[in-house]
Amino acid sequence: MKKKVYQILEKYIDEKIILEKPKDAKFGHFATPIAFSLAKKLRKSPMIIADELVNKIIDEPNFKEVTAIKGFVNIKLSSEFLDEYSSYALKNENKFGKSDKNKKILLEYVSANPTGPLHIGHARGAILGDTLYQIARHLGYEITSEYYINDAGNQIEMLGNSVFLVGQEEILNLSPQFPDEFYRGEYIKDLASKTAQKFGETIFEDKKNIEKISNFAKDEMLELIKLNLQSVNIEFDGFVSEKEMFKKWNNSLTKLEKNSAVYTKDDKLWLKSSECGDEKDRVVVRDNGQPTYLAGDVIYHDDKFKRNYDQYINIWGADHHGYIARVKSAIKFLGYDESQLEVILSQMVSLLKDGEPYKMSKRAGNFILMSDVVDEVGSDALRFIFLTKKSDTHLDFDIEMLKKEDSSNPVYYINYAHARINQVIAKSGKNIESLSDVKFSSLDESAENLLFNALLLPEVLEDVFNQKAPQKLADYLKTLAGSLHKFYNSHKVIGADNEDELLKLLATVAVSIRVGLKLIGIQAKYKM
RNA sequence: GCGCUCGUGGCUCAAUUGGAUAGAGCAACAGACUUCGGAUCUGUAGGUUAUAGGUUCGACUCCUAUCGAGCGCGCCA
Repeated sequence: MKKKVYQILEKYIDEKIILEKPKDAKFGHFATPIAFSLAKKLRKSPMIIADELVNKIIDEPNFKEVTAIKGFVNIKLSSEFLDEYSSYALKNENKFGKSDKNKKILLEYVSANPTGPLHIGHARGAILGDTLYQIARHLGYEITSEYYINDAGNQIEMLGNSVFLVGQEEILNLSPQFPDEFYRGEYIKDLASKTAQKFGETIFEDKKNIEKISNFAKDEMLELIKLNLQSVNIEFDGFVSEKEMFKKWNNSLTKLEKNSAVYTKDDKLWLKSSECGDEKDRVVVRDNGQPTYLAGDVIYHDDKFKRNYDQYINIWGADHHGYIARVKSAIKFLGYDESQLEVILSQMVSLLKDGEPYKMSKRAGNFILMSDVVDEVGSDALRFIFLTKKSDTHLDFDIEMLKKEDSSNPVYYINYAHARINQVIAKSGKNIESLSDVKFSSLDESAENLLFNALLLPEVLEDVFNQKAPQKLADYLKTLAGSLHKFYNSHKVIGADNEDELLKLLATVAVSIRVGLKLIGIQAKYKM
């Protein structure tokens, strides 16, 4: 819709135009502050320039009204314009907002270590990632999601050790010494008993078995993580193993050497990351010959870029922010364009329950399990609440709020709007196909505003994806639902003179709500 | 100490990325049901945008300093 307005305006104004949503709906549908930026150049007052522009555009048939107010040029679209668009939305729900993008994107997210179940912080990144994924798909991008499994390194060994010791304690009734940094929590006990089931209790008698236990425990944890993700409707296109990656280490290393990106000092291999904006150089191979965690990411990103996408997006926990410079410098040293990688940080989450800090479950060890929260409030509410906030700010929320069934719970509020519409349409006995051919001719101002807001969905989605700001979609849906409720209270639809028109309007609103919710990962309700 | 992120009504968050009178929800108070589902709606109240300067037609947004919060500053992952 915006695109079309741009095209029209290009005919009249030979300048770069910025279209905005007016502060107040009564000004019009679109506005541009173009007169302000021209003011300096033309050495005239913005008000006069705006007036002149208005005179130039005023006869455009697609615009019902063009006005200049305090230097802003405001545009109101014609009903024919809105009508055509609304019919399109009704007939092409799944393509509403889709356009040819011709862009391949690789999205990496979650990538939590397979050493335990997902906690609430992981959930935020996961939901953010999946929502961006769904939106990108809907908009027409070719996007692939990937989970990087950290299955190398000593945290896996630590997992195996933890299971081994707990097995000794719980199953063999020994009293082993637990070092401080071992994994705790109920899930380790579960793992121990599963291990005993699979390999027999004697496996805990010999330390030599730890490697076997590690591997088994890691696979089990990965399955558990997948289940956690499924509980909020997330599936990945692919999984990549760090261990597998290391087989390609020599390739990446050769590349780094060729680009003189590494040097040896104190028997260790260093990456010259400080040359690319990092605070200092980083070790990639230890003096014992073991590659570091960074090496894994060097190979992984080499591998990613070899696969030749147009854009790479990583979603990391906020505690990784110091890591960005390192990885970007590695990408540059490997000979790629590091600006193709965008890293989004997802901030910490603190949960409240009745105003008090949420009690961490014993099962979890020392963090809040994602599955506990999903069990308590459900996937829909959790997904929605995580998306109502910018990902880079801390988030506090009270779990009790999500259980309420009134306007304080946005999911109910939005679903109720959708259900209301469908009840009205059902009651009218009309079907959507016949409604989509109705022409708008007698909508009043509030009806037209509602229609316009509903048709704004594609713009919102583009915005959300470009800025990686899903809170705008959540906000949009709340506002749209609010406008609908308001409209509903002031207009009787069934039996009105323009009943069919109003039904078409409502059906259009329902499309936007339904599509918006679907992209957030929520199935809209037809009845409540 | 250094770096990154952030600071907006009592609470949780917005603000079209430098634009029009800083907006929503919750909580509070006052109203609307012989209804196309009141799981809703209408209204009132609440702000020196942490503080102090600066940049310009114009600042919550950009710059500088100060205060405060979180995170990072491993050859852990």
